[in-house]
Amino acid sequence: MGEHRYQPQEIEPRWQALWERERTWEVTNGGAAEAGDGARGGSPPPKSYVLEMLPYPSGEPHIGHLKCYALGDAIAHFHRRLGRRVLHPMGYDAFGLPAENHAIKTGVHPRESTAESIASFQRQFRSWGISVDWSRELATCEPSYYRWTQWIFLELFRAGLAYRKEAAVKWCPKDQTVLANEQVDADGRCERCGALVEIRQLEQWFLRITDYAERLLSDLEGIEWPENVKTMQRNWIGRSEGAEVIFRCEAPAIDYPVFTTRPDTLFGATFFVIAPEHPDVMRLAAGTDCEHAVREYVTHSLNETNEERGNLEKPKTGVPLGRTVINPVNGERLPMYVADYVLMEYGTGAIMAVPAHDERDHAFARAFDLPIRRVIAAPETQEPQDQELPYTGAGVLVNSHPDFDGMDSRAALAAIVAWLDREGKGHASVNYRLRDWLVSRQRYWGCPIPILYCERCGVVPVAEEQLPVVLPDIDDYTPKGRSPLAAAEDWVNTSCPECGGAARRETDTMDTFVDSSWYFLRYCDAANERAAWDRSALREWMAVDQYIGGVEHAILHLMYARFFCKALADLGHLDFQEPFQALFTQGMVTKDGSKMSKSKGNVVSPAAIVERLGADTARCYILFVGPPEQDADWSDDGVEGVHRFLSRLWRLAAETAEGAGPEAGELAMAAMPEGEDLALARKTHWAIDKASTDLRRFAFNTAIAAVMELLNDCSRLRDAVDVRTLRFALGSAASLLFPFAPHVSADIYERLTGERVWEQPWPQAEEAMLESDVYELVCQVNGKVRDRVQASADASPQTLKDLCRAAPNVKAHLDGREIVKEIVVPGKLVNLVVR
RNA sequence: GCCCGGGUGGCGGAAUGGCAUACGCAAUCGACUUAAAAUCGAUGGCUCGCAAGGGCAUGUGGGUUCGAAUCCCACCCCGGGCACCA
Repeated sequence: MGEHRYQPQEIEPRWQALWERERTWEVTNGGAAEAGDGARGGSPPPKSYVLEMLPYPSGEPHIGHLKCYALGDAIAHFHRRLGRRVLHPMGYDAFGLPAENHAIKTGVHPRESTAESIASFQRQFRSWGISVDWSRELATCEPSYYRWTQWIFLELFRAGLAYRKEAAVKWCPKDQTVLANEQVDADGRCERCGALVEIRQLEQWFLRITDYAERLLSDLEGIEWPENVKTMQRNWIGRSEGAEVIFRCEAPAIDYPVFTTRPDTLFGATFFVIAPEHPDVMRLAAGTDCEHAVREYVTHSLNETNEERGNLEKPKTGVPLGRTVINPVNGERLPMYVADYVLMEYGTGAIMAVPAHDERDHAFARAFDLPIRRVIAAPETQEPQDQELPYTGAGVLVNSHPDFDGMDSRAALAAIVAWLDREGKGHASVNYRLRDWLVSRQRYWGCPIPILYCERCGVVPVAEEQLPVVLPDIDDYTPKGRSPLAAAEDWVNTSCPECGGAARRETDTMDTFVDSSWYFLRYCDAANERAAWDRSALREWMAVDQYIGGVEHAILHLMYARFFCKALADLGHLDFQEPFQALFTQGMVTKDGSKMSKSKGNVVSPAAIVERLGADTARCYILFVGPPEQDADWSDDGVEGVHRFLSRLWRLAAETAEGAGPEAGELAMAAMPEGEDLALARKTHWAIDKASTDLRRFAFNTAIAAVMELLNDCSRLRDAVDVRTLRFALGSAASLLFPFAPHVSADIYERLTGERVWEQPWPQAEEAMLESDVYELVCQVNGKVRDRVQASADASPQTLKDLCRAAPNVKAHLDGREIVKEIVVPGKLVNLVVR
């Protein structure tokens, strides 16, 4: 039967055309009721919103995209066949720097290169057969989308959650733009281009995410996310409990609050430090002997890069300010210093220094020969000579005050805070590491910030009916330290909606993370021209039931999207707090153990694989290669192996369908299978059970392996079983494989049954078929396997012991020795313990 | 430095207290073929043995258990996140 050859190039476009023509994967809003009226008659089917992170369209899709969407599509299909109405949309995160940098080099408008890339993504996603509801497709760079990004910005602005502030900001000299803290890597380099980041003082737009720190932290409890992602978010939010304590400077008379997590060490404070960026630094130093030295030090630190300043190896530096503050607990005068190890952005920009119990303060005290006073004694388990300083653990208070000495440091902490509170010198306080989100970008290819500056009225929001503020076309994208939009004079100059006078537009654009912080809401009501969404649409679909994406977005995107939902819920636009109920983070795809990159020349093109072997092979392979949450190394031989598997499956099914003749219809095994028929029927039910369990736990690799095992048995038994049994086994294999390899599975299923596999419910394993009446009993002596014997499923423990003892190789190992214990695990093994 | 992952055949991996190495790749042998490719069949950790069978193997060393890749303690190595956050 040589004419049966698996030809994905023929099969795949045929099924894709059918799905496209019939709009198979589209779902309507408000459609739950209709869908429920049908055969079931009862309650409407539950919804499921399955979403993969939207791609950034740059060039062509790569293997990582294939993995992400193959994974999400498997889940979407699985949910559909479990009877849920599945929303599975697609869009493009289409604003951003790469398109703009490309424009600077080539002069091609970012809109054009982006559109070209989107077209390529669209073509490839279709060629992969991803089951997307294309009626909801969007791109964030379209005015019909960013109009509502601007609307959200204005909502945040009116609520005081978007504000303008002059700040020391991270500036990338190469990309000529401000960066968010999150976009600067550990070495103080621009995440995107790798240039060393500088600090500049500029007026910028911020979103007040810090208002939501506590809720962003506590609401992590209720969502099903990987623990490592939750931990990363917790660390990023960085909640610290402690106290704010006021230190008074008498000349000039100013109160300086500091934040400390260790108010129990207050009596050990021996000096006081403020950050070089602190606005009072020069005022404090003015007129003292130190003025000149302070000015030099501050200038030097402000010019230092993050990398230099953040270097922990570097010895502590600083200079005295020539002033003192008073320690509120004991009235001592502490000398003030300015030092760059204190950060302006955290706490109050000033600290009390306790060198005996803080490593950084200790290093500074040693460098400047300042007194070090122990006020916490380590627990007595340690010998006094071992109690080196600094000691940062808990212990017993010493050298402090008669009221507190001898107390446990944790109890003393509370007592001292209570005392400070009563005296009006401090209070309990919580600090977060999280900073407000800087969203201004001095770049062209982004969403315009819908704000005007009027000489008379000041900062004025663009009137809602004038949205969108459309991004104008310009000729020169080259960054010059201000937004390229500033050159579009006709666009910049406008009139004030309040007084009618002359006004200028904001020329900065928004960080692209703003665009992607709400796209999942828009999908629910993508065609709405009157509003960003209708609340009933969100009620129908949100929250996302399963979100899928790379772990590289664990902090930024996922935190911002959560913040947007909370803020929009507070403003009355949403009814829920958390956008993503469950999250799955997929691992990278590498080649020869390292990240694919053009410079290494190890890029695997999905298009080439699809063309040569078909989308089903590519999708199956990427899921078969290993657990999807782990990194996977691409192997050209491995992908051939999966192709062989699909070929064998298709070929055997095609031959079986032909042999089975016109008899089609519902899949069923023979009523009372016996012998090899029973064995194959059992194997089929085993595979159904295994694949179903594995799909629920995202173990796609073992689910596919189970179908491979089933096919191996089909091949082995093809001539020994009834054709109905074989048809049932192969049809089930296709049904189980459909979420991973939809085209070939649909083709096989149709050949065998005449039915559309995606319209069939997910197969159910029959409990009775999962159990066998005999099994192989493992016989152990002293925990070592010595033999295996046939045992019947209902044998008593005593029978099993006897069987085991009678096994030939067990006998040999007993050899007259005394049995001291017998362990029986029915269905598995017997272990005889001998002496 | 702190916090997460991970370490199993030649390779990707399977097994979460009970038959270690499922499934796949690569390899070797055989069938078909003038030949090759494709396909089909067989073999399958290391080691001793003709064989039956034995011994040793899940990063290292201890422990718990009738029984440990799996649980506990200590350590080594690899990957990721955070890092002067008071």
